[in-house]
Amino acid sequence: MTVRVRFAPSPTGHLHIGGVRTALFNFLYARHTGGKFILRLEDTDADRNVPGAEQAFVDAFHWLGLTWDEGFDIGGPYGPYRCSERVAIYRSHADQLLAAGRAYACFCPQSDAKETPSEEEGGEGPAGAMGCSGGCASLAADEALRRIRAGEPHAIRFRAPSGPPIVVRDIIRGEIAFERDDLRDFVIIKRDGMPTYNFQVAIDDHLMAITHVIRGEEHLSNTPRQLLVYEAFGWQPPQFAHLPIVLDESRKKLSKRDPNVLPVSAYRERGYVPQAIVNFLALLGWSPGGEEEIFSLEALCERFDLDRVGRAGAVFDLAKFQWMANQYFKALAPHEAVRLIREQAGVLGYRLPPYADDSWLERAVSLVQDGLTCARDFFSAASVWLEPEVAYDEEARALLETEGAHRVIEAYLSACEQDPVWDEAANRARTQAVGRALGVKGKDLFMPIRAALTGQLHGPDLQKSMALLPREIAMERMRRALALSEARDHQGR
RNA sequence: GGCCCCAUGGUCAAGUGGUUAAGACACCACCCUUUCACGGUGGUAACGGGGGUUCGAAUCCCCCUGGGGUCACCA
Repeated sequence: MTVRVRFAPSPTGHLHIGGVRTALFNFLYARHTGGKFILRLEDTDADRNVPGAEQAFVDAFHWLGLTWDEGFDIGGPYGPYRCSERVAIYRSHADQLLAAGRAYACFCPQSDAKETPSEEEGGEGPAGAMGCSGGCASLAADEALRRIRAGEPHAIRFRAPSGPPIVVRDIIRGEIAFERDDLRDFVIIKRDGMPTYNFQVAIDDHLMAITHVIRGEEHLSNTPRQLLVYEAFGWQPPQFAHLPIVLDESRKKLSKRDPNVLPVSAYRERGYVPQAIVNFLALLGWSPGGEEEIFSLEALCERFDLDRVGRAGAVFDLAKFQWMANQYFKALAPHEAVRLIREQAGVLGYRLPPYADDSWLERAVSLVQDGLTCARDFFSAASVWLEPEVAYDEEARALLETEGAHRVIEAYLSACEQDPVWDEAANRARTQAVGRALGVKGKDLFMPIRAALTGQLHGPDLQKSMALLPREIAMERMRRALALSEARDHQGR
């Protein structure tokens, strides 16, 4: 039997990192086993559907390099793959259950008791929030039918039979037993005619011949209800694999609004390398066992298996993520990095200076690429070459105010004025000549120049850095640096 | 609160009865570098607690503690 797995998001917002992780594990498992990966859209809550969300999923997965074999966008033999287009299917299944007496119409007013048992009252236990408290379960069939015909609003509840515990067989966690008494009668069709998740998911997974349900651990406690649905129809349930939850720094389930963890689209917008996200997420809850950590998508497909997925929740560690992002960004070929940077300039609406042609950009990136995590980082890392104005930081200012620095810059500037050649080699030679003439070397020679030109005491290789700056701008900065120290001199007297 | 899951350094994690308890991120130190970053070397740091089982427990069992998830006519 070939493996069939699915990722079934609801289009209620952007795709977040936890969802990507779940999708990725499904994808990897399908590819590893030679099975099918299916994308289904669980859009049965019309009120919460966000327009554009489904396209955003598709775009995000394409960007990440995930591919699927059947889905709401491409169709397939088990369609439709949009739950809102399958309501007739859920209805007819509910009718079967109704006819068999395994479900009943519930006319109770919609329970507003969705709140958890009030903590203040010492907790009376879960109030009547679950199950039907109005006696609908024991209504005579013809009476129920009459009220339905009369147009009375109603939901359909599953009649949870008593019996032995329900056992979830989970590939990752083993067997987990749930008492049926804890389940009660749950709604399968809402009064608006839409199915609830626990009903819909079981029917779709069965009808779509899903063999393995791989999803987040938060779904574990719902699984027995779904198993009840399988049981009622006499279906063979799929295998389950509940993934450890992705946690934030305070060990809570990752929220969609976590300030540190961006929606996937945001990573794309900032010019991250998608493979970095895939690689990082693959290692969250799964371990390849060896000591390597950098894996291509292909390598992940080959190695991934459910038997090495962990059970404990995994914290999304931002620092490690950035490290991973950097691993990929600095491995980019120069022209690739430049492409991302140009794209990023577009996103930011940033106007690159006229001298920033491709070859200039390649030289510029190569000087800072080792430290970048995404294309957006380039604009701060390279600001000294990009921005017309220098901002002298405190250290630089202090240095420039010394007499030694003043002399070096003065000499360097006049050497520039006499020689129009401006490239790395010429600058290097000029620096050395100035050093000889002044009897200055080492830090005392290089630092003033660096400070004058970049406003900082640290940065990439000075000569390369300098060569990136047009001669006129460089000379202007030296003049400004001299003015800085002169101004101080006057003040001082 | 009920039910359920989980528990190795700050974080990700290897480990499946006998190990000096890997590795990575982060952190610290040193080296490289005229600076910074990268890189290299080294270091600090863990089996939550208590009972068992066993010749021997991070590994198996029980209890406790702690953390998390879930309790909707959301998915």
